[in-house]
Amino acid sequence: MQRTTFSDQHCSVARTLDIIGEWWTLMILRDIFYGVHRFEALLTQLGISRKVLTQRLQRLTDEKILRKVAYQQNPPRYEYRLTARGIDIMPVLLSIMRWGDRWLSEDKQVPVEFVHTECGEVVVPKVVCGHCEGELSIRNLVPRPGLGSAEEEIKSMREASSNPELFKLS
Amino acid sequence: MQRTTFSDQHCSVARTLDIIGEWWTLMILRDIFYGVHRFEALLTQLGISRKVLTQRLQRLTDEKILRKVAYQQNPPRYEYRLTARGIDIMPVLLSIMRWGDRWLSEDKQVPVEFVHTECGEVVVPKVVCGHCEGELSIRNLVPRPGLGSAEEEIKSMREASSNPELFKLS
DNA sequence: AGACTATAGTCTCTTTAAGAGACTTACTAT
DNA sequence: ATAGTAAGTCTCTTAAAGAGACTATAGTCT
Repeated sequence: MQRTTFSDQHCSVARTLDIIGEWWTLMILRDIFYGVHRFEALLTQLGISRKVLTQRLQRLTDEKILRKVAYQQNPPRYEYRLTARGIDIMPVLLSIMRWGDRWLSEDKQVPVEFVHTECGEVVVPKVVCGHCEGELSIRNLVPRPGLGSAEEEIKSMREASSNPELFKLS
Repeated sequence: MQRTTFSDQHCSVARTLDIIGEWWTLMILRDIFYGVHRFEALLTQLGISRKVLTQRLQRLTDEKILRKVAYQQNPPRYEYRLTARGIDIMPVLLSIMRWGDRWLSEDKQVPVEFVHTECGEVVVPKVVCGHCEGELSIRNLVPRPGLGSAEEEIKSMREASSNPELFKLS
């Protein structure tokens, strides 16, 4: 694959995808959120190869998304747990799950649901504005160049936000 | 790479990642959200290879996330626009961006921000419960096997939800 | 007319990551 | 002594990504 990195683009999406956008990484995190914490268990649950699982767990540990916790000595055995950074990836997984539930469920055989203990309901995650709690959609969001923006980006954004035609549905 | 598919796992996360989890795919969608709609523009913005860009756009079009719209005849030229399915991927991108903003921004040089036109503020996306609007965190979410669940999943979930130790922070 | 430019690809060749699965290490249990 | 277990490591093969030359179709410039 000889894969390039996205990070030279100094954008939060690019830098985040550099870490969690690799093949298998979000699947591994999903299983850890579900309670699967050990190497062999992840291996059989996911059907991933040992080599790649080792690499991904190493990377996630390096990035402080997971940490290794010894659960026995003699011989030393570790399991992988989420750090605060790792726990904060849950909204990403929830929004991915939400999209799949909405657009890919021809059958209704959902293997896992999350129950929200505050209200007792099965969670249907929703992304809202942190300020006004209003719903976010492409119609009420305008991209705007920030401080670290390049000329080219500014130009295409100006085009986009002044041309509602671009966001017409099919 | 000889990549396996995740979809045999009939889970919304797996099936969604099969489509949008490929290398470059979310970066392409990000740029299209920003207003970059044409082949050559995406090519130069992203620094992707022509072959892979062609493949990804084809896949996204097949999956009805993008659609090709002719913007001129003679010679026929197309641009790529979001469908309803595609627009609904925005929450995924927003939550990815949010994670990066929170955990990876040593400098504050954000190249792009979204302004919420309802309240006029720069958006800080938040994922909440669709029922009670309450915030979702690992502490108030309990995974539960759904109808399409396998035995092994049920077991590890029961372990996880009965063991608060597993979610301790580092 | 001929040369040049623009857009959206296709094609070939090389490099590298993923997959499969055998092997390793260090202990425990029978 | 033999088998089992957990967490890897190693080797070999295969397929996907990268680089970049080439193609097709039309318009524009001189």
